[in-house]
Amino acid sequence: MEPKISEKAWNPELEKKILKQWEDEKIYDFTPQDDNYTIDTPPPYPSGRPWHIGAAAHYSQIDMIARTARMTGKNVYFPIGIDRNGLPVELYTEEKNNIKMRETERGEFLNLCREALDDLESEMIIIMKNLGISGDFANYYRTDSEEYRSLTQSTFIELWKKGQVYLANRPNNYDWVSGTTIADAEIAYEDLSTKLVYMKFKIKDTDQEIIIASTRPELLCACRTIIVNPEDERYTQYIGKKVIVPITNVEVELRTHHSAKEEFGSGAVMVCSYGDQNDVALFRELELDEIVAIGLDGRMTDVAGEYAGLKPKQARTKIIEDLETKGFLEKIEDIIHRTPISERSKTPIEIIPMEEYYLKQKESVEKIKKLGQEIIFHPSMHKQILMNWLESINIDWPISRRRYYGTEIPIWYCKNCSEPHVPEPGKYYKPWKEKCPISNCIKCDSTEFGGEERTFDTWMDSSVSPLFISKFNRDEEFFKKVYPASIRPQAKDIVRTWLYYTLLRCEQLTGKKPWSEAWIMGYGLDEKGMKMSKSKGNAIDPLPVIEKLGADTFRFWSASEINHGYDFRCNEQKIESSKKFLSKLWNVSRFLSSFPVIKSRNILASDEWILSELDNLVKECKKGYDEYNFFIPAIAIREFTWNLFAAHYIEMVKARAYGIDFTDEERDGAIFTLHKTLSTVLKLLAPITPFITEHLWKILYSEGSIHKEKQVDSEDLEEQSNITKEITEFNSKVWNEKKDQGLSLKESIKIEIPTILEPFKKDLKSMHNLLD
RNA sequence: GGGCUCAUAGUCCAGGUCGGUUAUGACGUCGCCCUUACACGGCGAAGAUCCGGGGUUCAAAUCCCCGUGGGCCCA
Repeated sequence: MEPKISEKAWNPELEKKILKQWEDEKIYDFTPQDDNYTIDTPPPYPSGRPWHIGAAAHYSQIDMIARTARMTGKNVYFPIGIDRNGLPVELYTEEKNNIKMRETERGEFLNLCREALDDLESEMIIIMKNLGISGDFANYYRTDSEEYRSLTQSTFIELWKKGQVYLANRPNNYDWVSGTTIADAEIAYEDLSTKLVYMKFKIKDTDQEIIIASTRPELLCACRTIIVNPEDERYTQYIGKKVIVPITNVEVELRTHHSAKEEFGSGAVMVCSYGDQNDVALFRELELDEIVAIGLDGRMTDVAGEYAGLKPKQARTKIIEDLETKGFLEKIEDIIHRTPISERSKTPIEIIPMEEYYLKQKESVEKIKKLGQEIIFHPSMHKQILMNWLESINIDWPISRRRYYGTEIPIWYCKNCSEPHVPEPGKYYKPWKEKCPISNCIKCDSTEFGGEERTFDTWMDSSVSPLFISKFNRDEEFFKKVYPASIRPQAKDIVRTWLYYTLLRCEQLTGKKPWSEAWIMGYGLDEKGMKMSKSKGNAIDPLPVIEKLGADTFRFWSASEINHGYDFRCNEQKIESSKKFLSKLWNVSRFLSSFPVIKSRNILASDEWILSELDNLVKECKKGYDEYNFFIPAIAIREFTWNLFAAHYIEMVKARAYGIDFTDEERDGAIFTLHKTLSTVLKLLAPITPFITEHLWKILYSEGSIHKEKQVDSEDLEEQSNITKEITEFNSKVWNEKKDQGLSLKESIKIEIPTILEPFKKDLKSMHNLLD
């Protein structure tokens, strides 16, 4: 019989055709039922080309979650969104158009950002579609849409009314490059080289002096006290004395505090507002009055005297010179200092007192811990990242940002008495350009209002994604059916931001956890295990790789190379070689396509053996799929298909399948088993490589899509794996023997078949052309 | 400084919960081979002090302790 498949290899070009069929037939459409499986898909951020290859792998795996769930009979809701708020696009736009945000008219700047996002987004959507992501692209959402932003605003208004939001003037992390406050969660630490300056401070009314080392001498003007460790005997005699700060000649007190480390510098520390977080804690604890030495423009303020107007770094250079000429300088050491930098702009942050809005979070920590305990984490070890973060929360969440491309904070202030007014929820408000919807001030009845100009931290938007996709406040019935969501898949590095903030806000707004499971993936590293970045030049662009090799090859690589939850290495050559397995699967199918699909039950020992091994495979795959760990099925399927099914079983029954020297009944047993095995393998593999399995399935087994099939269950067949080793070893022995004797594989040979393999005798004889 | 995690052939990875043959498989390398599915293939070979040290044990890649080194996170 002629094979139904004539091409010799899987052609990735076919994926385009299959994609179109899926789209035309709308096979992934979602209609809510009583029981739904909702995926809180991470909306990717289009921050510039190329898209991270690790992200492409990540989304491939999220799609495997959706397909796995569908095949277990769940009604899957798989929304797709694009995250478009925040700093990266602003920086991208500034660079692309060679402009500065603050020197550009706000409306015009927003338009330029939107254009940039549209470009980057369309490429991203193409990649996602081409990867075979089975999400709802027809209704994809944007976090900067009117609908989304109005949800962010109305959730804010709700919390405002509940008294969860307040305004406070506090030392804040300030990123002066992007001109905005940032949250603790957005700070990274980097080891930077800096100078440790040893300065001489005079003790008042004596000739004595003490040495104080600091990396921030430009903050001398903001120095309020000197601390030493209480155990440090070098300074016991000076405790309580006045010390004269060089340059400024201000007197400050020397006191003890346990946070001063004897071994750092000279052991004495100057406390300034604000050199670091420890200064902030000390000012609070010792109730010192702060001095604002650095302004919002990132330059020294008037209190710095002759250094006013300089950037801290310039002021530092100058003050070091002055210290030297005036005889206050003892010495300078070059040290490596762990410096807090802004995660987004990559520049050192300053701590500056500023008035910002805060969302209460400290009092929610215990509740969130409890919710966190109820959520199943895949893998379970990553729950610890959340718990550690919860332990370290000690201030409320600053949510206002001094940027443009974000959701506007919906507040107007009375021009007469400054009373803040929030509008009714449900609409999208732009206070920086719109008239206040409230006509009279509730306090003084004035009619003049000024709009708030600040925007929200983007996590204020992202953290309501489960509410947006479930149409919270928009469609009560829909919301009831799909909220809480079933699973939140996301990357490991944003547990303390996206995952945590979502828990916080959804708890505050609904009193419930947003999902029952969290699925956490590791980072994509380069082939040497280093973090990929555009600046290092080790980033791999996924688009050409996928175009050349096809999505299934990429997806199979992603499943077979990434052990769930652990970091993984990306290597183009490895991706390319995954194609070999698809090729194997293709050719096995091509061979089987010569035989009709039949429903015989009369099978021989070899058939029973491979079906028992197949049943083991089904069990193994179920184990992996149950925890959404695709590494397990990918490895097991490849192992079985290649090294047992193709290498041994097919060779053993080839002659029988052709009906040479066998009865029709015996032949049918082989053909039945071949098809049963392949159709099972195709189903098991369908969530991982949806294209090739669909194609082969339709040629061989059904008009309908494999993605509408239910996953196979184990039949609990009798365990026969003990015979597997005997079979494979016997086959190897014959192949080796023929090789040693210089015989071709089809030539006959006389080799004794072990007694244990007696039931397989007829198949083995025909396979190796064994003589009696 | 604290937490999480990892360390097995040139490369990647399995095994580790529950200690017990010759340590799994893939990629790569080399040799032979066109065999009515596949040369994008088949068969075979070489390649590992299982990071170091100590302990428990008849027996340790596996369990325990102490190090070292990498990655990430936090301070």
